[in-house]
Amino acid sequence: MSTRERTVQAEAGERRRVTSFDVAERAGVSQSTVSRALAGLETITAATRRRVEEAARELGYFVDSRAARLRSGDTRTIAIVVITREGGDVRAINPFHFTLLGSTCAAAAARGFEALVTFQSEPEQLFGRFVEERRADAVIVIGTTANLPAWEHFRNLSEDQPNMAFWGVGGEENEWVRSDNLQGAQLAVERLVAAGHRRIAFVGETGGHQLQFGERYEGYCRAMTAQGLAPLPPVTGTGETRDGQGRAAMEAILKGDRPEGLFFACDAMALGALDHLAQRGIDVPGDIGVVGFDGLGSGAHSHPPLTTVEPEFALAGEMLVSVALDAGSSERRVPVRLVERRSVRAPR
Amino acid sequence: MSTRERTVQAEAGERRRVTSFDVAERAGVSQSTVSRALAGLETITAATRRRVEEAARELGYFVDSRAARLRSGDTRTIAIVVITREGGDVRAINPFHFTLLGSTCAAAAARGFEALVTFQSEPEQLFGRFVEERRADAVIVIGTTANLPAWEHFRNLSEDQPNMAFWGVGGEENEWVRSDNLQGAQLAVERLVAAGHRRIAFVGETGGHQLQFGERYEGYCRAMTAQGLAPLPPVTGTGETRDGQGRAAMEAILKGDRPEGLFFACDAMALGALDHLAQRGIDVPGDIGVVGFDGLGSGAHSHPPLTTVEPEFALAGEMLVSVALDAGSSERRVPVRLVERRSVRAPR
DNA sequence: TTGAAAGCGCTAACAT
DNA sequence: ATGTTAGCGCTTTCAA
Repeated sequence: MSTRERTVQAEAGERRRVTSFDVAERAGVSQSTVSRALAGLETITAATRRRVEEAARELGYFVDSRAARLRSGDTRTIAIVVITREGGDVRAINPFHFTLLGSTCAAAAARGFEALVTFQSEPEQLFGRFVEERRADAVIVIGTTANLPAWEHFRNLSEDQPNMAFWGVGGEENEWVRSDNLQGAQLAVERLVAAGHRRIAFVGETGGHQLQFGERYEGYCRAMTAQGLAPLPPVTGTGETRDGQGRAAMEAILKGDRPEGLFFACDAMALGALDHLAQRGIDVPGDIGVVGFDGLGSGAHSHPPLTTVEPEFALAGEMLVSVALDAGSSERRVPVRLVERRSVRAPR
Repeated sequence: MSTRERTVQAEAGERRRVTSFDVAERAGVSQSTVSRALAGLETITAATRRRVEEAARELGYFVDSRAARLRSGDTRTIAIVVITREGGDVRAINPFHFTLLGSTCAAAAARGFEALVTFQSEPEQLFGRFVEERRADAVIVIGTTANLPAWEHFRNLSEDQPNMAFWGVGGEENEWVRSDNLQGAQLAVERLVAAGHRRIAFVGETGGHQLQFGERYEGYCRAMTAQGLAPLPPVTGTGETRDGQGRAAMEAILKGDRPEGLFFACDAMALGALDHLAQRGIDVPGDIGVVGFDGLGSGAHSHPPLTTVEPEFALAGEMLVSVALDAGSSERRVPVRLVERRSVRAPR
């Protein structure tokens, strides 16, 4: 359809969306010049660009992203899937995943990508074909390891779908990003040792699907050995939530030979344990030292505030995005740091 | 281009995306039948549909959402903008907004919409023309009231952009959704009174941009009066964060005539205040009763765990989505409930 | 119930 | 530096 025909149609009174043809007519240039000017191509002279921009503003014109992306072939969008517990509501989501989601959105934006976010939990409704549907250029998967069918689903997807990245574990060999768990565990153990503790226990399941816990235990063992101390077998507690698991583990620990220091595989468990300790009247850090992992904000207000190992969230988001987009990206270990609060007594 | 031509091109060895034409050929039907079958239109016979679906599966075909939406005119997407502090990182975001974000995404999904999420903070980079760009059918704005330029930006947008919804306040008359603050305040005051407290103070700024705090104070005043008690002027504390403001307010309160009960306009402030109280050796709920507002998860692990007024998050998300989409939707007050924890002593 | 044809609004290849 | 033209892949008339 020519510009002339469109004009006639418009003048006939039909309500239409303003298109680049309308802008072209108003600016006295061709439609493709409008496209180039608004896309910021260098071949357009400053004067032409100004005229086009003004005409666009006057008409309230915005580029239709669907048409632009259909034609250009890309989407400039990254899909972020947050896996949650089956049947669970948003209140039950570990705040760690929210923080990670936030930094991933920010990292995507920094690279000029938009973020399409879905929370997925029910096995029969899992969906990850965002790239095939041209809804996104890549897919990032984060969330709870407790929902096995969901991880399985996305792991399978990644077999014939290169542009994916997983937090923790999943997908093909080179598609995961996770914390520097060995380093984190070392930081935790060294801090407890500095406080004078020698009998230090690790809390968290090590053989399960939360592969990062296994790494944290491995790091704990290495660090203990390096300090000339004997690593203890990992302690676990059963419960629906991490919180409950932490309480249960704490209860079990207090029944036996009491350790001087405790390294929890995640803050959520440590927080539950702290509650149990307080109820039992056991003083932290006086009677026992506690270190967590994840850098949860809640730890800042717990009793006492929780010393923890925190991944650099900003980097975590950036790495997820670049692994998802580039596939060739190599850095996949997120640096960690010790956040000193008050659940371990001062170094001697 | 005819089906025949496409076939020739494909056989010439050119790598192309699988299209509905390919599926049509394989299924032995026309391209439009493929479209109809996959869209689930009722006019297609079961046998035809099965053949099409099988061909699609065999070829790994998925509908290109850009093309489908360009043609059909919709986007089936809702943009969610989370306003954050200028220069702030994800760690500083109030977890309340994350929970609200989660429930809004869930509500959008329940209505068949996808969620395009952006975190926005810097004044020069604010963007909300998602509808004009045909990136979304509606825009929902949530986040911190502390970023004035951002709220101003989106409020302006809503003047000529009907499909918007704001959490708290903003936009045109009928575009906001917020907690039932009057009811929430009443719940809080009644609980403190039940514990035997009579001198009850309210903490939070009432004349500011956080309009909900004003409503909570109003509700506090009404509830106090209804109980035959004298409302006190609102107490505020200065600080960068809500946490700091809570501490400062607490410090100020302790300098004067000590109240028996405290109602905080938000949990984040209450949590800061609780820390200060603990440091000063003042027992909660023994020496003073505390109630917050927001239902923050952190409150479950504070010292003591924080009794709070919680909005029904699932409903909050649903209301935001339906206000954004329908414009005519009427229900905009989110019901609240009292979450009993341990910062107020048992009713007498 | 299905097929043929039009065209959504844009970008990019090819002209000039 | 700009105009002309083709066509991205689909949904939706219109016809049969």
